[in-house]
Amino acid sequence: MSEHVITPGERQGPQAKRTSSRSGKAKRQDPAEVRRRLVTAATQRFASHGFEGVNSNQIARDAGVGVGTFYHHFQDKREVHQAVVLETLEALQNRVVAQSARAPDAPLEDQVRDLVEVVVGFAEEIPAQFRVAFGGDGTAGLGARPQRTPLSGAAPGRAQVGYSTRATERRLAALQAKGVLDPRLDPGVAARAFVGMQNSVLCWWLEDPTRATREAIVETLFVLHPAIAAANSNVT
Amino acid sequence: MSEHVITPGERQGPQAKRTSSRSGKAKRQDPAEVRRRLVTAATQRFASHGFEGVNSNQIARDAGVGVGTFYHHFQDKREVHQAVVLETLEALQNRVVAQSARAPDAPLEDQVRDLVEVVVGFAEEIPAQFRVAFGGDGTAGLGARPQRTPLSGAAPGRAQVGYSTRATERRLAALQAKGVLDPRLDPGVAARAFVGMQNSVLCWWLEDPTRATREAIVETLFVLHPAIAAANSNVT
Amino acid sequence: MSEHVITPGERQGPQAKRTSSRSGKAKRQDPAEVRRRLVTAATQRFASHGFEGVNSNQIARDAGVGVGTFYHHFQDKREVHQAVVLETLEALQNRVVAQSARAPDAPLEDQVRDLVEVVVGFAEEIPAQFRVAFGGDGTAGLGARPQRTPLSGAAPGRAQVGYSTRATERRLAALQAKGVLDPRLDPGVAARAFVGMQNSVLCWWLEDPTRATREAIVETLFVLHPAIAAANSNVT
Amino acid sequence: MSEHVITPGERQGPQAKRTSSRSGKAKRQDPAEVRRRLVTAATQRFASHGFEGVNSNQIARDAGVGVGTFYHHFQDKREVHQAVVLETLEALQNRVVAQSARAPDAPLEDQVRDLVEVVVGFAEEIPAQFRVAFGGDGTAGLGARPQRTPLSGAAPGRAQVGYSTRATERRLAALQAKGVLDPRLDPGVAARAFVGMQNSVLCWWLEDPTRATREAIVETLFVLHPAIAAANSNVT
DNA sequence: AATGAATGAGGGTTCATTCAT
DNA sequence: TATGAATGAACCCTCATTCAT
Repeated sequence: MSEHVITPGERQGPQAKRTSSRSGKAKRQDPAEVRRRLVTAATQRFASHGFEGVNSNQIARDAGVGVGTFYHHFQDKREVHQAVVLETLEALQNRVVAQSARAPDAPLEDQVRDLVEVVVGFAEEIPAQFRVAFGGDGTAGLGARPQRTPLSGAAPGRAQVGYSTRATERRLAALQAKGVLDPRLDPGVAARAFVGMQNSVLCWWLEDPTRATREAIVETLFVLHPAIAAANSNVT
Repeated sequence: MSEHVITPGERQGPQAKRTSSRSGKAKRQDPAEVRRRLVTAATQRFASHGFEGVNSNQIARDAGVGVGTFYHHFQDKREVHQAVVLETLEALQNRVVAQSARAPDAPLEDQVRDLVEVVVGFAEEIPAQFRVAFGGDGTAGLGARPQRTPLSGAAPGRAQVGYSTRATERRLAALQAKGVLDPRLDPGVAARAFVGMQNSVLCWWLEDPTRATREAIVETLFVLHPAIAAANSNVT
Repeated sequence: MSEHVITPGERQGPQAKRTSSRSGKAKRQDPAEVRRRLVTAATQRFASHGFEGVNSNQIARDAGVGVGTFYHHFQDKREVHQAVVLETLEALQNRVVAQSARAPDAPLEDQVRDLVEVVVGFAEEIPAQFRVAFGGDGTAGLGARPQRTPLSGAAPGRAQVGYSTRATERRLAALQAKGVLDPRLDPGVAARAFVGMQNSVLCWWLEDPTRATREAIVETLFVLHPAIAAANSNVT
Repeated sequence: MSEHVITPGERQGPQAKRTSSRSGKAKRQDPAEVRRRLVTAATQRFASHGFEGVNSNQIARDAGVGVGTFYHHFQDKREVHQAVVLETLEALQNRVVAQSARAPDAPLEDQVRDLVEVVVGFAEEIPAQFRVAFGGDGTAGLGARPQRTPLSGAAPGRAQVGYSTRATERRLAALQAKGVLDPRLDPGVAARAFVGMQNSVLCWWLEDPTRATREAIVETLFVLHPAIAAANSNVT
């Protein structure tokens, strides 16, 4: 819907080529490796200074390459941000899917707890990425359009929350269909609520892990997960 | 909704040349009124373009005053943002307090529902302010403050969520003390979770109210409120 | 020194009124006294921040009056600067004249030494004024035109050095006529040289009086004064 | 002399639109050459308008490059000024050293005269640089740095005089050790005095060379040089 | 006379992006 | 492919000055 969502398959990047070395005067470096370094550098910067607070020259410098190289790998600043987000999202997705596959018939409570565990573990492992991808409280991007856009600037990607939300929504809808979830709950809204809560809590916690114990985080997310909080047994 | 929302009843600005060269003409209006216009203009801009997407000259123009006037009333861009946030926060606080006072002995469920109603009603009434104060604001969540600060830029205020969170935390702690809330819940984390969820859901909804019915929003926030979701009866 | 000097870096918003007394409209204050306060405040500011580094609002605030009042007493910023310079010049002139009158027939050496003593004493007494009036090395103002001039800004006054120089020049010419000064010396150039030297040395010393003893300063200025350094006896 | 001295052989600037929207075209010239042009342009501007009277965009335009290019070569306005000063100082230093080496055993009087000749010749050759490096520069002498600094402004460099002074001081101290200079003179103060006098006189003269003959300048500086004026023979 | 809110041209500086090498 | 000098629109903010009160 939103004009900020970039059509997938935007620009396939230069990673197809794998020329290991030679090719003349350039620094014989694996292009994929260069790209990695750029993404990593960008992640750190974005995590600590925000999208607007970072400039492409810095990212390039951190990655040890020239600005031009940056623009060889990404069309613009937005694209690196998107790359960080996408990679993070994909990684999390894989974990979730893997986890789901592990014990498909476990009791609902266990499934939910495991899911929360997976997400919390993921956030702990790569906090910078997590914050970049799910930053703020998940509400971000409401209607904001970063300053330079009218001219040439690029806005960060935000489709991310959309994904998590849709997956959660599907799960909740399925539970409702099975009759184990309060039928008065709107799965779309509940999904949004849970994802927002999760991102909000995790980013806040990652910002300063002494704010709460890991257990408190997990417990809270578990208890407040719609599938638990609005389990049908509650009703009646 | 149009691109640039201008406070209704605005005059079209002072661009008509007054004398030959320089400035310095006083419009001789109530200074407080001028400040109000600035805050209003800023609110609209921030809501639709995010903190970074707005520039002080625009705000001033929208408010029908010169840039200098803007800086006569606020030290920098951050300060107007803060003003919006603070005012909104205070207004919401007042409503919540008023509501709490209305039926201090009502059953917990009613109290929670009323609280949710108050907040949702508030968000509906002044959506722009709400989104500025509680939204990610475009910069948000990308991790941190824009780095410009050392030079001249100014970052938006964020203490806001802090308040709501602390108030909620206190309420939850009280419930726990009374034994009506799952003792395993960390009030601090739970409060953070609820506030994050609330803001997330409301900002998402305000962005496009057709996304869900008002009832679905209220119901969800009610059901997932820690005091309801983790009511001690649940625990057995 | 003055009680009106306010710690720099202040800014208390548009509404902060400081008048201790009650309403009324004008602070019944001796106009001359107000002017004095303005000049004093300006002197301090100029001395510590330079002409361009000071703004009229600050001066007014330091003096405890409104900006408008500042512009009632001076046509523009340049004028206060000029006032400081002029007053200082006049004061010094008076001292010099008084001293000269004291012992009109003293030996040349004594006269020169006394003159130097008077100037050094003057500089010590009101270092801020001295530096404003004779600032830099006396070379200042070469051809520079402070930035805003083309529009409305005002440049600081510089006639000062001119005066001292002309007086010195006249004295040297007289000595030459009497045959006690090396006839090859151009009185104009020599005067310029001495005044430049004097201002340069004194301002440098005032900046940090531990740089040299008072005696060293006096001795140096004495020895290098054209009337001494190029006394005709030297020439044979 | 015209108002804006432009380096001869300049092209009239890059204001012709190149493509539709944004910038980024490389002129592909020798970077060192670009830097030179910037320094030259800055020198002219500083000499005729003073540090505060010049803005970076002007310098860039005069140099035939974009503003960004200016900031690509210098961190801020202050830095170009410093560059001018430093280059000038170094050039003068080289000349002085070369001259000193030429006739190390010449009589003191000849050495001093030659030194003065070198400096005067230098000033005549590149008056603009000389005035920027040794002149009051318009800001100078009003007491101190412009206060803007904390925000974004930049103040001109001034260490320059320091160098000349120290070198002179060393020379005077050596003469004193040899017993050919009045032992009552403080070499530090005397050096400061001479340098101040020299700069003052030369900048005044360069401002309008009809003010005095070259010979008068040289003669005056010679006669008033501490090594001459306070030669020990004087004392008896 | 005194006030201070208002003004807006202007200033210094940034940064996403391009392109010649 | 890699590079980094170059670009200039745009940004935030300052300040000398005016004038209605």
